[in-house]
Amino acid sequence: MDRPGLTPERLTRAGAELADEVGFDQVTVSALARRFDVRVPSLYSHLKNSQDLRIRIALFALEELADRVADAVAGRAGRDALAAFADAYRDYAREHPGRYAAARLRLGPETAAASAGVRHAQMARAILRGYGLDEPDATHAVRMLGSVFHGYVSLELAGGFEHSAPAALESWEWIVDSLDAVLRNRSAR
Amino acid sequence: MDRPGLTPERLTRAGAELADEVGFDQVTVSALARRFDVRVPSLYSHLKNSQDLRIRIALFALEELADRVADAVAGRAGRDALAAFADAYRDYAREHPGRYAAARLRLGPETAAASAGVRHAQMARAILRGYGLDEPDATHAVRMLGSVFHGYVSLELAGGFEHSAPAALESWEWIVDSLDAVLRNRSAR
DNA sequence: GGATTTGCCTACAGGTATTAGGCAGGAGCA
DNA sequence: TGCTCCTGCCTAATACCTGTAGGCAAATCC
Repeated sequence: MDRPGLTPERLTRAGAELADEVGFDQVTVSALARRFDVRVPSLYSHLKNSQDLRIRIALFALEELADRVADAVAGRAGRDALAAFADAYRDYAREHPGRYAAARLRLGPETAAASAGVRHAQMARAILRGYGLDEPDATHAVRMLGSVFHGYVSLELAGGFEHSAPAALESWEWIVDSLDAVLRNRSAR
Repeated sequence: MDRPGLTPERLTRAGAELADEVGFDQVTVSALARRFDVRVPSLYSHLKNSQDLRIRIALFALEELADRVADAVAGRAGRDALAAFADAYRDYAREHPGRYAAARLRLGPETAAASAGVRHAQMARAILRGYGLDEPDATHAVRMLGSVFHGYVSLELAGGFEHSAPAALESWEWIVDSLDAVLRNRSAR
């Protein structure tokens, strides 16, 4: 009777993998128990409930994505940094669709404030420093970048660009170019 | 023993209302049965299953939103039409968050092709005609508009802009301005 | 080596999805 | 008016997911 050695961390990580395989909304305590070959109630010693599991996966994904973005933009500035930021975002979503969906989970205010979500916002602001925007333009720009990246990635993951030319990648680059142009233009005022 | 007179249409409409009240993912066959004060299995004469219900609500929302957008952009062109399009989109999502979420449901290729989704794409292209973009720029631009609008609305509904200045509306206008500027710039080439 | 704690288990209660089959009341016809 | 059929909602039953309560055995502590 070997104990599988369940911990919240292992469950979270396995939940993230499960999310990528079957979709974040299919991540269930039952499925996770099956994956560890234990009975369902055993997980409730390590997880408060199923929402707790989802939140843990979300926080994990936010951290992981923030790390990737930080890595990608390190040492870059201006258009270069913008493109790196954008690509890190899109690549993560394509590689880990379930975790990406998890990262979009609506968190409570206190949870969100303690999450890696704040790093995301900081990095977006850091990139915008290269464009020399003053407030409130900088905030507007952060929101615009968040909207475009999230919106594009959502639509692409949902298959919105699948059956039409040109390829999704070309539009992505066109859009990043456009954003760069807008930001340079805004800063020139 | 009055019969409530269930029909797919009435169920769909009630489902849409339910979605706005409790969220699209909380729309359940059981909740709908409670709303009509009938037993759950009674609905299965009118609905194939719970996914069928969701799809019907999605198609309904797509139609309704397309009607609104068409109304909003009628007789407008250029920046004016762009802003009307954008506002129609955002207003609908704020007014009917559940239906908006429903409209984002991933549909199968044949269902999508028969849905009002195609009208949405046509209207976006119509607006872009005012900017005189050639292919493939027009397609890139359609995708960009879709990304920004959907992304912004998602973030706003998720409460992303709630606890920070400036107000969401100001960013929205700033972003629409920016899009207009990009499109004018692209067409000038 | 005995007591305690830890970690997974069984048992159970409640909710949702879905299928099969029953029954009653309204519609059509004589 | 009375008979039949059909429509529309019902009960019954299965399966799966969430969550709680309490048990038991292995690991740990003294």
